[in-house]
Amino acid sequence: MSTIISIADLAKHVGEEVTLRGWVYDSTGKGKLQFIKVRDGSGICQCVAFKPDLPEEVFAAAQKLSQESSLTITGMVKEDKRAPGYPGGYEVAIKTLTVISAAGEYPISPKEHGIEFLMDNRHLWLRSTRQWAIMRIRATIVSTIRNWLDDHGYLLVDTPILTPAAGESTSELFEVKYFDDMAYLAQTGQLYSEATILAHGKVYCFGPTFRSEKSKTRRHLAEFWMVEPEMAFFSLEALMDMEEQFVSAIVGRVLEKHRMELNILERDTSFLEKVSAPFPRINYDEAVVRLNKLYTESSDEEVKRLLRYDPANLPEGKTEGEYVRELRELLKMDWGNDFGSPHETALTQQFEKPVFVYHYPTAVKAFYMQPVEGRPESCRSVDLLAPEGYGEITGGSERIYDHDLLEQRIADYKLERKNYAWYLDLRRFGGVPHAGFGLGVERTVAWICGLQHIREAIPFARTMNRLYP
RNA sequence: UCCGGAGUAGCUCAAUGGCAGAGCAAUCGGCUGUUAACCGAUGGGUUGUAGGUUCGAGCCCUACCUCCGGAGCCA
Repeated sequence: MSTIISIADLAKHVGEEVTLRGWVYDSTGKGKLQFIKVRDGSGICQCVAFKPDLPEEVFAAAQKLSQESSLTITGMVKEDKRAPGYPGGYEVAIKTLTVISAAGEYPISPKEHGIEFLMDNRHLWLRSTRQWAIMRIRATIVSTIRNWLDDHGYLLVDTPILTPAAGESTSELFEVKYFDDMAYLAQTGQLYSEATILAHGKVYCFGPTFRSEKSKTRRHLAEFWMVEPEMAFFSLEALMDMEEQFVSAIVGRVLEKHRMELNILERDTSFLEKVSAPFPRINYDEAVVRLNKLYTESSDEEVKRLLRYDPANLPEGKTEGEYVRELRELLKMDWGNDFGSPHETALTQQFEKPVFVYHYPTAVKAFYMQPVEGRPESCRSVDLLAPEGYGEITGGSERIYDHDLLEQRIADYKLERKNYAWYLDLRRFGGVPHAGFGLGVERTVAWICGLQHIREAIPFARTMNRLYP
């Protein structure tokens, strides 16, 4: 048998006889010619069988290959501009082939499919080129997150997934039986990381987190991956400095490594190219002013653009004018409320880069956030909103480090003090100003890949209506 | 939970209350350069479920189920 190679390495073997191992992605015949696209995980290569050059049984086998059959193919690597594939431009002239396992009728044809069907067949859908490209970019995003943090003095310290009580108390938690008790799946590792920074200075935790909110939107999953850096002696400003470096590094690495994949996804990279520090920073007050200005001054056409108006969503019996007026109402913003999704979408379209919004109202944020000095109604919090309408990808804050203030807040939020005794201890034994944030991996993947829906950003999405496969 | 939309062949979709249809996929045949090939032939249906109206229901009515899009919540 000749050398077994990866399709990604085809260019190094032009003129050689090689063996590919993989799966039939597509097959099309033209009489005495048969074109077989083979994938092997590293790429896709067109293999060509020409009847006069082959024993009858080899050509017959090449002709009747079913989609997704596994096989080995041996043949000569040739350069040919006509050859499709990834990397493309090379093809293999088949000499022999061996079917390892003939696939039955494959449900996912290279035609259009509905999303429900594709999600039901997610285990197979992952083989298609688009999903393959997304998973490769996701892997780079994850490895860049880890490498960047490791290289900048952050220590990975894992936090538990089974927890005794709510992290932030607001969101819905998944309950699980824990021996004779109940436990909850973690929705954040932050509180634990606040403990470990007092041992290690700068840390991060990185793992799955769980929220049983009944959310049905393109931005929500019940199980998603989050990286949460936490740093001792960090201010909100230092936090923003670090975040913009961090996010720029992630985007930069993907652009550097995945032109081919971004091309497969037909991603317009012009906005991604602009992602470099510094990012614009506006405070919440200014964001409210900007939104209300959009609310009062935008033309109907601008409202449609800002809120991504889709004629398909026009309710029956309503004119477009009436519907646009309703959309416009979504932009209205009173100081003290948190931003809804339409606000974020409209706001991010004012900027070409990701934008920081800081100093949110204390009332809409978690109990542990440090108040702004002399202005307790605002807190030292910051969200990073991705451009092109993708919205919040990180959320963070300075944390309260004064013991008595934190104790008061726990009481104000009607949390059970005994659940937070250990957390208060962190303020009794050498508490320091500190800050941290969480970055949602799938939202970042969706943004960088330009996905319409977050469910394609994770191999097996878990949502309100999906636990299979 | 609320608002809107949709369930018909393996898939994507048609079908004035009057014989259940097309394209793709599958199978068979033809073709030496295909890129979602093309041409010909063949097979393929409990119209989401349960009830109701009607001479007659995929279509109308009631209830339920499932999914999709959006809101809220958030990363």
